[in-house]
Amino acid sequence: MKGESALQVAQVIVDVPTRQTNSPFSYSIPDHLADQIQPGMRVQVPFGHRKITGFIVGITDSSSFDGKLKPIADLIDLYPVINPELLDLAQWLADQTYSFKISCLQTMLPGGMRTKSKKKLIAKNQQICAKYPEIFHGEPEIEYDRQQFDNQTLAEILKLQKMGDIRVEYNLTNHARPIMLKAYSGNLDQQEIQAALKTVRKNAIGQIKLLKTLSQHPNDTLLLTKWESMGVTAGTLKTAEKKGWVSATLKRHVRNPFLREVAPTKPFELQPDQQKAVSSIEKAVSQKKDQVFLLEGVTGSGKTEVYLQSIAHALAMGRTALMLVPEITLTPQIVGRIRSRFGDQVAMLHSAMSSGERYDEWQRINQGKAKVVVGVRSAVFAPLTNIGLIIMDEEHDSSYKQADNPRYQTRDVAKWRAAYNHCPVVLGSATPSLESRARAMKGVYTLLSLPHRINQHALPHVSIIDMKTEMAKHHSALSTKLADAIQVRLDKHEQVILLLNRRGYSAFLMCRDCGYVPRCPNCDISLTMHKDTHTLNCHYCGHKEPVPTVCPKCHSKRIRFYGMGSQQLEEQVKNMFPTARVLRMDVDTTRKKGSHEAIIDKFGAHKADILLGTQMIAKGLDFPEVTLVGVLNADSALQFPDFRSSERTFELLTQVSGRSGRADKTGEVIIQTFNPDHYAIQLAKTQDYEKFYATEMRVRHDGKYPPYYYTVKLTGNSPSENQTASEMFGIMNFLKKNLSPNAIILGPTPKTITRINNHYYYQIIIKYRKEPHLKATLDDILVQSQKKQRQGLQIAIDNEPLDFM
DNA sequence: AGCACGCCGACT
DNA sequence: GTCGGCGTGCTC
Repeated sequence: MKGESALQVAQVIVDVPTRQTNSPFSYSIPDHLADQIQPGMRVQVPFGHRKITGFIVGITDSSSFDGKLKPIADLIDLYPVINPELLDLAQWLADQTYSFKISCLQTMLPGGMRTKSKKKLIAKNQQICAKYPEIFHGEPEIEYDRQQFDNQTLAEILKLQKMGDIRVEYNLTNHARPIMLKAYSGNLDQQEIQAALKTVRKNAIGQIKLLKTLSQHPNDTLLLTKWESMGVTAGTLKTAEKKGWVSATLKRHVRNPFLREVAPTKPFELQPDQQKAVSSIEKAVSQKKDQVFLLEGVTGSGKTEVYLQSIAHALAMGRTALMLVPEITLTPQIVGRIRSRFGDQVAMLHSAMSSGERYDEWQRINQGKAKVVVGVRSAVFAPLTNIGLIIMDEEHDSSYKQADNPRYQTRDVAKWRAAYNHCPVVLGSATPSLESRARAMKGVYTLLSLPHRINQHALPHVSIIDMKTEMAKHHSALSTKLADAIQVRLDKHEQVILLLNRRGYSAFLMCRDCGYVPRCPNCDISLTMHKDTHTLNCHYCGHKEPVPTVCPKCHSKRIRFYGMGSQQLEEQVKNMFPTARVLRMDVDTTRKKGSHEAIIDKFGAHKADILLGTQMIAKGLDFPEVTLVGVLNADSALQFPDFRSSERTFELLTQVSGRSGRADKTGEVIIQTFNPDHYAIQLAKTQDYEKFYATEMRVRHDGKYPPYYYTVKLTGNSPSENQTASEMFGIMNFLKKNLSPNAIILGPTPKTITRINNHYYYQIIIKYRKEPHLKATLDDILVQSQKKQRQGLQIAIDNEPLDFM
C-alpha cells in the first residue's frame, strides 16, 4: 500500500461474452505492476473461481463497487495493444453493432494474439493418479477438455476437486509468437583477433575461419544461418562462445509476407481529371478536414494513381495512411504498386497471410515502423496513429461487411476514424453502392469523377445470349456463340476467362426416374456433389455421406448429378477443347497459401489458355492477353429474394467487362442469361452506371429499401421451431409497442433456409427513417433474450444487413 | 463461460 | 428422510 496516495483501480473488460459482464470490472493494482500498467494492455485477472483474460480500459482513483477488490494477477502485454483511439472506437462499435465490448476489443487484434485458455487437471499425489485411470490414464497431470469426459466422470472430477485431491490450473497462451533466431556477435577487437589467430592450431580450420569472419564484421550481430552460409558451423561458434570470443543473442525475425521483390516506381503524370481529384484530396489532408470523397471511375481510369499520390501527400505531411481493399490476394498488382512506391514503410494485413506474418506486420504498425497500411476489412482497426488519409477501394464490395459479431460495416468504422484523426476518407469505385452515391448526390460526400479511360482503350464489345432459346437447342453450359468465340481465341493464341457465378449454383444429385434429391438430415438444403472426395456434402453443417449408386427411394440406377460446379465446368470445357490448357480458380484450388498467386502468375505468363472460376476472378485482375470473357450464368444472383440482387449483378458484370479489352486488342464479353431483358443486365452491357443508378433508386424508393430507409435484421434460432416462432412473435409485438407507427416491421418469417444443423431460423426486418427509441428497444430485447438463451434461443441483430435472406 | 446455490422428484 | 436433477444468478 502506498499510504495516502490515491488508490489506483484498474477498470477491466473481462473475456466473458455476456450481457451481465459487458461493463468494466474493478481490480486493484498490485504494487509491483503499478508503474507498468496502462489502459489498452491485457491482463490476467481472477474472476469467480478461475483466472481469465481481460483488457484494461481505464485507470481510476476509486471504484463504484462496494466489495473488496481482487488484485490483477498478471500482465499479458508489456505495452498497450489497444491504443486510446481504438479503446474509444471499441465502445462506439459495441453500441453500433449491438455486440459485446469484449468481442469488439478482440476483433481489433490480429487473430494470433487472441489468448486461449487451457485448463489442466493435476493429481495431488501418485495414489490419486493411480486410483482414477479413467481420468488420468496414468499421467500425473492432463489437459482438460470438457468433451472428453462423460457426465459421470465429470461429477467425479468435481467431487475430487472439492476434496482437494485434484488441482485445476488455468493457463492462458498467446497463439502467435515472434520467431527468435540465434545470432552471434564478436567480443574481440582487431588486435585481439590477430592475437587469437596465433594461438589456435594450424589445422583448426573452423576456428580460423570464424576469426577471419569476425575481423570482417567487427560490430555486426550475425544470424546463425548467416554464419553457416559463410562456412562457420554451429559447433565452432559454441566453442568460441565458451572461449569468450563471441556471445550468443536472440534476434527477432520479422517474417516478410511480400512474396516478391518489386522495383521502385516514380509517380506518373496525371490526367486533368486525376489532377483535380488529387488536389481536392490533398487540400482536405492539409486542412485536416474529415471530408468524405466518392471517387467514381471506370476500370482503367487511373484510380490507383490518385490513391498513391494522395498517400504520398499525407506522408509528406508527416502523417500515416490506411488503404483498404477487398480480399487483398485478389489484387496483387495493387499491393505491388503501393510497395514499389513506398517501399518498406508499407505493412500489409490480409487473411491469406499466416497468423505469424500478420502478427509481425501488426507489431510493425503498433511500433510506428509502418506508415502505410494496406489491408482487407479488419485492417480498418490497424493501430496506426496520426492517420492523414483513409482510402477504401471498391467501396461497394460486400466483403467490407463482417458477417458475424461484431457485424460492422468497414465504411462506417473508416469514417469514425477519419473524424477522430481529422483526415479525409476516399471511397473509390466504378460502381459505387447506392448508399454512397446517394450521399454524394445530397452533398454529404464530395463526388470526384474520372470518366475517361487512360490510353483511350475502346470498351469491349458486349453481347447477351438468351439461354432460354439456347437450352431448347442443346444442354451444354456453353452457348454456341461462346463456344465458337473461345475457339477463335484459341486459334489466335489469345486468352479466355470464363466466370461462373457460383452463388447457390452447385452440383446436386437427382434421380431421373422419381426425381428424388438427397438432402441433408440436419438442414433444409440438398447435398452438393464433391467429385474429388466422392461424397455428398452439406455446405451448412458439414455433413458428409457417400454418393449412392442406386436411388434410395425407387432403386433406379439412373441417379445422376445436375447443375454445374466449377469442377464440372472444367471437365466440360476440357472435353470441348481438348488441346486448350485450362486453369481453375475457386475455393478448392486456392485453399493453400500462395496458390492464388501461383494461378494468377501462371495465367499471366500465358501458361494456360482458359482461366475459369468463380467471383474471385472478377476483381482487379489485369491480363493483357485476355480478349474474351464469358459469363456463364449472369443471373443466378437475380433469383435470390434480395433487394440488392440487381445491384450485385450489375456490379459483377460491369467489373468483368472491364477485364477484357484493356490492351491493344479489342475485347469481347459474352454474357449468358435467362433474363436477357433485365435492366441490370441490359445496363451492364452498355456500362451505364448513371442509368442503372436512376433505375435502381426508383425501385428502392417504391419498395421502401435503403438508401431511402434504414434497416435492421433480427434473427432468432433454437432447436424447436415452435419456440423460435413464438419468441419471434413476442419480439415483433414488443417492437410494435415501442416503435413509432412509421416503422415498418416485416415478419417474423422463416428464413430461406429454415433449418441449419437442426436449429430453426426466423427473422424480422425493421425498416425505418427515424426511430429515436430503436436502439434502446433492441438493447432491451437482447437483455431479455439472455434469459431465454439457456433454453437454446439465440437472438442476433444485424444493423444495416447486406441482405434480407 | 463456468460454477454455486437452491428448490423439486425417486431412491438407499 | 437424502441424493441429485437442472433452473437461476453471480463473478470486481
